Amino acid sequence: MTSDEIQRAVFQAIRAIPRGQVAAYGDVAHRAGLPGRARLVGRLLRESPRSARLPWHRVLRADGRLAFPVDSEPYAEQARKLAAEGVALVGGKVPVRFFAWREDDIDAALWGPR
DNA sequence: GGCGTGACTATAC
DNA sequence: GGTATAGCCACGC
Repeated sequence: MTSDEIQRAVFQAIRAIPRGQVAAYGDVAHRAGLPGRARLVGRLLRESPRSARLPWHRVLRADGRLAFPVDSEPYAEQARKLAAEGVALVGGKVPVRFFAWREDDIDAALWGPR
């Protein structure tokens, strides 16, 4: 796999995160066919230009915390973008139990076709 | 190749 | 709840 293909797979996985839901770096890596490479996802995001138009704000750490220092500007921006989609931070972290991106029957049961 | 570093994670106290 | 530790892997020096 070339680095270009890897980047494409990772970006595609990120773009597949539905609005109003979030995914951990490790989840994105897994969906991109790169299990165990959460750090690679972080590195690609860090290097990706804004023109990539990725929903990068939907990617966070496995425990629900954002990956930036709490007092940083990127942190504030990510929190704002998430809030705009209805994803609020509670105690400094996103309640992953509720907002995590899953494609299993849990979601279908909760907010699937009624 | 060694070593530190980092938008990471799981496990164990 | 918190800290510590180990594993992870790509990069740059």
